[in-house]
Parts: sequence; C-alpha cells; structure tokens
Amino acid sequence: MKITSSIEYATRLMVTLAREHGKAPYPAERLAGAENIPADYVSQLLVKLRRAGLVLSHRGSTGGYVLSRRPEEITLGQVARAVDGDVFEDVCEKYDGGAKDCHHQDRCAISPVWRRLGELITGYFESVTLAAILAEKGGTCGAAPAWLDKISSGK
Amino acid sequence: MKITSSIEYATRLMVTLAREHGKAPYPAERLAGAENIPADYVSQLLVKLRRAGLVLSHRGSTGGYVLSRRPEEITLGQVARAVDGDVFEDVCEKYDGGAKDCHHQDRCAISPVWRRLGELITGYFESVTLAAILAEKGGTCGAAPAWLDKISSGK
DNA sequence: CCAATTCTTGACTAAAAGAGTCAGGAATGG
DNA sequence: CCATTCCTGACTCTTTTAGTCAAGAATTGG
Repeated sequence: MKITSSIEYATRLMVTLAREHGKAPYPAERLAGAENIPADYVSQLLVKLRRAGLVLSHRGSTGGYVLSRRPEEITLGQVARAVDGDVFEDVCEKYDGGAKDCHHQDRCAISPVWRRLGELITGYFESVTLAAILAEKGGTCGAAPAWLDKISSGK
Repeated sequence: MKITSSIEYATRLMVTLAREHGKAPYPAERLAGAENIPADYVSQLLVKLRRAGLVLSHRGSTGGYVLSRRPEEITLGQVARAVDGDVFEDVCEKYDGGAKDCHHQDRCAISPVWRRLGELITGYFESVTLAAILAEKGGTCGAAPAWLDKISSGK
C-alpha cells in the first residue's frame, strides 16, 4: 500500500500551480524542471488533470497550464482520481477463487473491515485541499474532522 | 492503493484459525480448501505468519497450525506486516529525481500529508483484532476510537 | 503568413511488483 | 518405517508502474 509516482507527481504539480494561481499560464516543461520530473511524464499527467477538469490548457508561445478553479476547491482525492482512478480499490469478489458467493459475505465479516478502510482513506483524500497544503506549516491540513464521525459510527 | 492478495488471504486464514482457537492443529491443505486458496500459496503465507510469531506449527500426521495467542491479541496490522512488510510505504525520498534535498521538506508541505495518511492507515490496521472480526455483525470492529485523536491533533 | 512555442494523442518499452508454482528435504506420530 | 505434514528456496507468469518517443495540431509574436 503506497502512494504511486503519478499521485505524488500530480500533487506536486497541482501545488505548484496553486501557488501560481491567478498569474500567467505555466508551461509543462518549466513545471517539469521546477519539480524535477521527466518532462514527457509531466505532459501525460497534465493531460489527465485537464480531462478531469482540474486544469485548463492554453497553446501557443504564451501557453501553459492554470488551475480551473481556486485551490480551496480542489481536493487531493480529485487529483489522485484524475491520474490513477479510484484511490482505494475494493478487494471483494477479487480473490474468491471462483467461488459462487463472496467468501466474505456470510462466512466471516472481513468485507466491512476493508470497506471502512476504503472510506477512511477516501475521506482523508477528500478532506485535503490544495489550499490546505499551501497553508501547511503547523497548520491543520489533513487534520481529519467531521467525516470521521460517519466512519466511527460504522455507517 | 489496494489490499494485496497476500493480506486478504492471510487475514482469511487467521480468521479461520481464530475460529478454531483452542482446538487441534489445522493442516495447511485443509485451510487452503476451506478458503479456496491455492495450497502452495497458503503454505508460503503460513510460513511468514509463523516467522512473525503469529502462529505455531506442528509437524507429523496430526500436525497443522494454531494461533500463538488469543484472537484478542492479534491485530490486522500484525498479520499484514507479517506477509507484506509495512502496511504503508512512505514516499519521501523516492521520487525526488536525485535532488539533494527532499522536494517536500521546504518547498511545500506535502510530506506531512502522506505521513498522516500513513498514520491513519496504520492506526486502523492496529485497531482491528481477529476477535473483533469474528464478533462482527453489527459489531464495532474497526470503529476507530482513541488513536484518532492523535492524528486529528496533527501530532 | 511564418516560425517558434506549446499542447495532444497514442503507441511503445523497460523494470518492478504481485501472484502463484514446483521440487526436494526434514520432522513427527502411529 | 512410512504416511503425513511442515520447510526452504528458487522459479515463472502476469499485471502494473514508470517512463519514453514520435508525429501532429493550435497559438501567438514578429
């Protein structure tokens, strides 16, 4: 269980763009240089971020990328999903060895354990915004508040 | 981000052994049959679980495996770590492209975000015991209590 | 209008991790 | 002594991750 390079890189790119929010478009190549990431890989990630509606692109000599909305309105979950699909992939019906009924369902109670883990992780990703990351420094970014209740109550 | 087959299988094996706790040793082959998992793979997992001190093995015709301690005293975290190493692998110093100083440290505040995520996940895994899984059924297994405070406070 | 700049698309490859297999040996109980 | 069961470690196959490459399509400054 780990953070993929795509998610790590995409987050760095988005944080950099967030810092430039309101200014001129930021070219992919410069972005790659600033963050020390292979240029072609960066392009690829930015395309996904654009298709997900998180950034806007402009071509031509003054072109580049800008955030599509304010840093407060973009979460880590959105970024991660854009480049990597769902943050947490459920396991049920995957390792059942071809059994008709999911081994979890009635034989034991493992599936809710994974489900809750998924909710915990997804909730965390959604709770962190780009703005919060920028504000970090003894800050409360990712400090995990309200949404935890839902999980604690087992719902 | 997903649960590996090793963790899923090992958990199922341990839950089954937990259900048999106090009874005669449970042979690997029978365990494999009961859980619909490739027999050789099961053996391999059980060896890791034994090396981690979670189960005891007995050879010979009446041999098999038993839990090394009560289901209340074995957590998902211990099981997962036994078969897969650390549950959450940190990302810092991994995708820095050879930069001298970690890109996270002073340029932005991403690393604490991953660190907290790691703590969240690890904490969850530690909070779930085999006994709790067995008791599941509208139960409170994984309901996430005390250890959350530590994370919420950002410490 | 031209040339430099920048994004776009999609296929391609290499390396690592995940999942599972296999063979031969070493204890143990009956 | 022999059937049963665990032990060890190497080996293979598949999928995912990470990264590369090449050719094309907009824009804009000059």
